Amino acid sequence: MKKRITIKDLARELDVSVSTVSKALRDSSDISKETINKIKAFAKQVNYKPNYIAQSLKNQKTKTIGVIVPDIVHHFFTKVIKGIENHANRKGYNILIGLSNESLSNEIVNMEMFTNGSIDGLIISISRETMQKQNYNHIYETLNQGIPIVMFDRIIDKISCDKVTIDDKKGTQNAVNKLIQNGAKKIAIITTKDYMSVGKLRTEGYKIALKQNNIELDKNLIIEVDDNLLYEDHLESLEFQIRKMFNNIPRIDGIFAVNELFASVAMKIAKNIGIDIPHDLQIIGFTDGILSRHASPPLSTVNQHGESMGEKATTILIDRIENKSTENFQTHIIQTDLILRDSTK
Amino acid sequence: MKKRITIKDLARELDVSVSTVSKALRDSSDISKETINKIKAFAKQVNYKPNYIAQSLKNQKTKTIGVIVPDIVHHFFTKVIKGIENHANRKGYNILIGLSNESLSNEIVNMEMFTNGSIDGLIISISRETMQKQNYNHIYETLNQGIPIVMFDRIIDKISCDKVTIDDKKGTQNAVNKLIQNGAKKIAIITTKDYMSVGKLRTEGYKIALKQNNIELDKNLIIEVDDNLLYEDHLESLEFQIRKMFNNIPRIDGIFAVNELFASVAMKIAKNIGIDIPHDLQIIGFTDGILSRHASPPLSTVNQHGESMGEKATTILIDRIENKSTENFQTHIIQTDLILRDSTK
DNA sequence: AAATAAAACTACAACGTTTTCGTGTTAATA
DNA sequence: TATTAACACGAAAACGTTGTAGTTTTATTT
Repeated sequence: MKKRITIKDLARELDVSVSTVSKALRDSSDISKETINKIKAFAKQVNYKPNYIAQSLKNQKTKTIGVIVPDIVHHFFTKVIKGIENHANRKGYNILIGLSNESLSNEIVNMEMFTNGSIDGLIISISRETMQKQNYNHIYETLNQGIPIVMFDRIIDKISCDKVTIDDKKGTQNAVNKLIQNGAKKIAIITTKDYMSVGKLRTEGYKIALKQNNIELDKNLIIEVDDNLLYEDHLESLEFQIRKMFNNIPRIDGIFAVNELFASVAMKIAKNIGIDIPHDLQIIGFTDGILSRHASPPLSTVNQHGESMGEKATTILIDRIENKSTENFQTHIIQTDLILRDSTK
Repeated sequence: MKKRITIKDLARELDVSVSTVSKALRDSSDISKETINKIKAFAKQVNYKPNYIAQSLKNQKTKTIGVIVPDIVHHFFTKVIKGIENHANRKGYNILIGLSNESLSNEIVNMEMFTNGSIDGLIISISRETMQKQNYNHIYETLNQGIPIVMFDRIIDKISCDKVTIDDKKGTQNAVNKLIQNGAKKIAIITTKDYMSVGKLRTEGYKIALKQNNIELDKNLIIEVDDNLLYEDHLESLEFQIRKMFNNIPRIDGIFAVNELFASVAMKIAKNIGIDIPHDLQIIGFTDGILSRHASPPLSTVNQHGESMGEKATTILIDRIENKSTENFQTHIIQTDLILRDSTK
């Protein structure tokens, strides 16, 4: 275990000053071509690598981006993270990951760890609890410290910072329209309780689509699931509500679900009680993930383009970091598209 | 945008020296109780937060752990990462994530970024390409720099460092035994080409189980899929090989698949050609993920306990970091267990 | 050959901490 | 009362860089 070589070591060996080495390595015009070459050659030879920490301290920037998500065992978030990582890497940034596990206090802890000099900027999708309690102090605080934030997917309108989101309303509208075009008349929506911005927006999209097609809204066809009660295998309450819907309301011929889990559970129950998909019932879910692709029949879905979202968020953030501007926050909207598979006609 | 408060600011305001403040904040016995209280109170009041970067530089440790995985859009890896993050957080560590995307060069780039002073230790599952090319220089190098590494899941025996893995052989054996106990006589395995350690080990487990039960090995029942050809939706080659197997060999009554994707695709094809599951054919896959849980029928699987793996890896790594010992590397083996659902009798 | 300009290099402070080694007080002992 | 020990604090160096403001060397001009 040999210890790391520093600029000081190089300077000593080559019998020049520390400043000369530092400047040579950064191609300063102060230093002659030959000296630069000599120093660089030697540095390479002894495998010198600059210490990022020291650079960070001196330059007051870390070249790392913090990412906080509610959960990482989740197809959509991993897609976004992948997009972030790829783009950040290309730009020479590292990413620090924090998980809130849907809890406000975890989110705060992570944020505090990150904002103590460790990151240049933050990409975040806030936790469910944060949305419910509407406690955004930690966010305002880091913004005040001059750390730029890009929020994605789960967004707070009133916080002024950059945002990247998808067109939930439009995406849902398109999906519901498709069901209607395909002949569905009685379309249910399985959504979440409306403290979640995405659930709310998607429900709105559903209502708009119905209205546009002169279909009367039936409140009984709106199933609101309490996300808090769902955890991994504990889908009982979800299944119960869906079953109840099928029992109470005959001849539902279309279902739109705000995520793929809801869609696939609905499909499973439907098949179970002998409903033929897509003949008697068509289903479209939001979020294209592995579940949809491998369900039988494969589910038609609204594709969120998670990776693009991650990339876009990173682009915006890095621009903000490097240009230090603090105005004209933008909200970038990623369009969805419909992937038609066999759960629709 | 107010700038951060430093120790220097506190010292100036309270009219004491920088050293006094620093010591007071760390409860040094050098400083009187009252001064400590006074300084701490003031620090809290003005919301002083130490700069981690400066601390890192001084202390030569960063309190961050690097994690490099081949892919993050993958249930197993996210489970492990979740385990790592949770445990690391509890211990006051941050995690820096790098994705190799199964490529050696990406792995190297990530590692170099990490080892330039940014991390105290590394948890890694190496990329497919790294395994194929058997090029481990980057790993040896970081080890040489005194940065401890814990390898998980995909492991290189000859590298001496800590390792956490699951008992692939045993897990497979148990699964195949279960199939046999349930009456299966003609059991196929769908595995990967054998440069992947896990594929190889699982295939071995399969062979052992057959031998123990005096079932003769039939080479035609071993389907080796080339992982390189698989990517997201491109499952044609996989499906082709499975279909061919069903066509060529009649009355296969058991399938063990080395991952849940293979298992669920096999099940889909089997159902498609009219095979009744689990009556005529029983299937068990390795890796318990969302696909297995929500397949119809739900798949029986070998549970890898990804989160425990992440936790264990983190425990070992942090111990290594904090106790600086460089001997007695351990290989911790996580036992699997069988989750029986409806794809087995 | 002297004066000046340009080029090449160096010293030093700084980033925000921690820590070693002093130093000045006060209290306890001889 | 003089000596020493314990206590409370501060100066300064250090971690590995970068960048400003010199200083020295070399080349150019008169």
